[in-house]
Formats: sequence, C-alpha cells, structure tokens
Amino acid sequence: MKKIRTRFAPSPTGYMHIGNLRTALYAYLFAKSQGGDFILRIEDTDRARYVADAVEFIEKTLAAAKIIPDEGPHHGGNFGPYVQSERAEIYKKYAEELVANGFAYYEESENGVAIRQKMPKIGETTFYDVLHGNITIANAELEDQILLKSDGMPTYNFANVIDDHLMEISHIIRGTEFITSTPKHILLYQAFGWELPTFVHLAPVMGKSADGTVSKLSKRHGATSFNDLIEIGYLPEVITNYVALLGWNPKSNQEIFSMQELMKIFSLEGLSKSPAVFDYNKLDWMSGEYFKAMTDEKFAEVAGKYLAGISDKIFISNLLKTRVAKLSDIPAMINFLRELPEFDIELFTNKRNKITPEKSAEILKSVIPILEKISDWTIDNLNAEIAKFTESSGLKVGTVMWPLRIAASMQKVTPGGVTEIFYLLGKEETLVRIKSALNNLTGN
RNA sequence: GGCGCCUUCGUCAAGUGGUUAAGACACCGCCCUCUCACGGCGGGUUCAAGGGUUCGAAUCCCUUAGGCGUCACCA
Repeated sequence: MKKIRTRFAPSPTGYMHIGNLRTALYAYLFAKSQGGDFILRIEDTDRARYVADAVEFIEKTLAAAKIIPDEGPHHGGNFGPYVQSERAEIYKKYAEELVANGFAYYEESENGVAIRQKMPKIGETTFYDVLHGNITIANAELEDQILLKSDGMPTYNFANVIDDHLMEISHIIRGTEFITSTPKHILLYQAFGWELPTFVHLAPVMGKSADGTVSKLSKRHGATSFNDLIEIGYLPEVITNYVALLGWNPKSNQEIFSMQELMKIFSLEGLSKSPAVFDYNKLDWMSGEYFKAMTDEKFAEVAGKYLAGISDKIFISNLLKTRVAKLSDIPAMINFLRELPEFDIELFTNKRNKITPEKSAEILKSVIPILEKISDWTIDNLNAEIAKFTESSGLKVGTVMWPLRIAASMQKVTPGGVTEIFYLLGKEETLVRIKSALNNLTGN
C-alpha cells in the first residue's frame, strides 16, 4: 500500500489563522494516525505579498502547537526544496511540456509572456472528495487560467499540482474554498497522465457576531490566530485540543485529548462537512479543565509573568487554578493584593447574607481586636478565631465573612476564601484595610 | 448573477428507515458553601420549510429558502 503523505501549504503571511491551524492539525493527525509523513511546504509564489521572517513564524507556530513536520524548509526531506520560489525552474519545465503537448499556450501582454492552461469548452469534470462524494463541474465554467505568470513564477493552481505530484502527496487536505478550482487541477493531472491524490475539502471555521450573524472567523470576532489565543493566555495544548474537536468527532464522549491520543485515534470518518462556529465559551471551559488538572507548581509555572511580584506563588496558584479560564484573567483577580481598590459602600450591602453598611461597621469593629490578638497569622488560627466570634455573636457565618471580604479586597469575588486572602495580605495590611473600611463606613 | 458546497438544541455534535433524537459547552433552578469558583443534582430548547416515497422518515427523492464559497498574472 502506498505511503500516506499529507502536506500543509501556507503562504507566508506572518499570521496563523485558527482555520489554517486546524487544517494543518488534521493533515498532521491523519498522516500520523496512518504512520505516514506530514510535509510543510511554503507557497510563496506571490512576490508582492512577501513577508519577512514569515517562514520562521510558521515553523515556530507549528512547533508551539506540537505539529511536527517530517519534511519542510528546515526539516529536511528528499523532495525539496520546500519553498516554491526556489522551484521556479521545475514549474517552467512542466509548463512548457504542457504547451508542447497542446494543453497550454503562450500569451503575450504588456506584462510579458505568460502561459495559460487550455480548458475544454464542453463536457464536465468530476472528482471524488472524501467528505462530499463526487463533485461535478461543467468545463464551460472553467477559464483558461494562468499557469506561469509573466514574472516566471507559477500560480497557486499550477504549482500545487506539480508539487503535490512530485512530493508524492497522497491526500490533499485543504479548505472548501478550493473545491471550485479543483477541476482545473484534475485537468492538469490528466494532461500529465498523473495519478490523482485523494481530496478532502474541509468546512470553514466560522465566527459569531454580536448580532447573531455567522461568518468566516475574522478579527471582528475577537482573537482569531493561534498567537492571539496564546497571547491572552490559553495553553497551546488547549488550543489544539479544542480546535481538533471543531469539525471532527472522535465517536466517543471524550473531550480532553492529548496530542498523542489524537495522533492515534484521528480518522477522516469523524470529519464534519458543515461549517463550525468557534465557541469561546467552550474554549474557556476546556482551558479551565486543563488548569484544574495541573499541580499548583505547574500552574505557577505556566502563569509565569502574571504572577510577577507575588510572594506566595504556589499558594495563590492553588486558589487561582480553579477560577481561571485563561491566564490573562489573573491580573483582575489578584490586583487587590497589591493595591486596595477604591472604597465602594455599595459592596457592603448584600441581600442574601442580610448585610448592610451599618451592620458591617459593627462587625468590623468587633473583629478588629480579635484579629489584633492573633500572633500566629495562619489560616487555621484565623478560621478558629473568626468562628469563635461568629458563634458568640449569634450571626451567620456568611454575614460575618461578607464585610470582611469586602473590607480586605473591595471585591465581591476573590480567589480563595476570606481567611485565605487575610493570610495572603498579612496581618498588618489586613488590619490597615479593615480599619480603613470602618472609618469610611462610619463617615470619618 | 452563474456555478459549487452546506443546513439536528444558542454553540460543538451523535445519529445512516422504527431511539423517550445521545453527550459536551452555555443558560436556568436546587444542593453544598464564608463570596466566586470547584463539586453534586435537575431543567428547558433541536431535526430550515414544503412536497413526495414508505406500514413507518432527522435519516431516501424533489422543490424552496437561508448561509457560505468561487468566478485574479492571490493563495
């Protein structure tokens, strides 16, 4: 049986759209699941669009996503070069062969000489797609497309056929936008007498706007590139895990997959042929699952810069990891540790805990001396002393805790419970904050 | 506009003629609880529409509608 070989063939734009990443992922996963090869090929035949360092950017992004090419510009391989601009001679040779055999012709214009493919005027071309079955398009729909531009570079439609054949690609996995141009490719394969690869045209990744309309995922939908997502604090493995499931179903109810698992169980059968909407909610959930599964130490490590300046990183990681969807959520959650937000009397009212600013002042006043007496500032001691007070006062635990939390953080939501944030703040700062709140509450 | 592709809960989706139409996220409610989160329990919402075929249709056929894509010396 022929070796399975797939490729990812981006143009070097310096931007890795999530849809492109998914295409690369599926091509990679399919190859690996079949013991095949995954090839990275750079389609840079449009010199006007050249972006410096874009190849390195693509390679770095794939590496971060743990998608590892077997062959590519910097990965070796026996079918190179893997950058199309370095293959100009090859395309020229094949284009001329087509002219010689009557499948193409020269055309002169003010730009210079180009070569066009000669399309049949009648009949139709049919090809088989794994997801869509047979697709037929009338040849009359096809134009005599440019094969070789006057600058000597091939067009995409020509270069990809030549390269896919020469590089022995067995399965072409790409976006649906190429469906309508596939007949042109088929005609080329036929003209050369080459065997056809298997086609798999993937449905696009969509985004949903505020007004409910759905369109191809773009900037207006928020972060749309792998790097955007990394930037706001999603783990690379979360992104690949989520994206893998966006248009592919493992035929089980499992949702969390490691790359190794995906490489083993991925199959074309689970691919969906309809577009899928990128759902940040689900991404957040999945990201949280990864965080919760981490040790505190590991979380502290990945949270890295977001924890800068925090002394008890491991402790706070323990509190944070169950409450964070993405790393960039951290600052808003812990800023109060560095600096107390502005006093807000509204926060001292809470219906559920039956608390009012007046009641809060009373509680704060009573608790201050208790806290001052605690010499060993530990969570256990804090819990014990506050519990003692609660019991003797006849108040509900929630009623006592509420004003303490607000006084210490000015936030309704904090990482960890009241005694934990007291511990993090330290005795001195805790008391400063409670006294300050008390003053504000009593109008001093 | 021509041509092509697509259409099961708000979202991801299972489903391949007979099911109470899975599961997950989100949402809502309850429990737990010092808030939030975590955890537990429960709930609502789905086969785009209309025709057929069939004893029987989300599953097969046709039509309509909508969405997306494509019609470059871009990829």
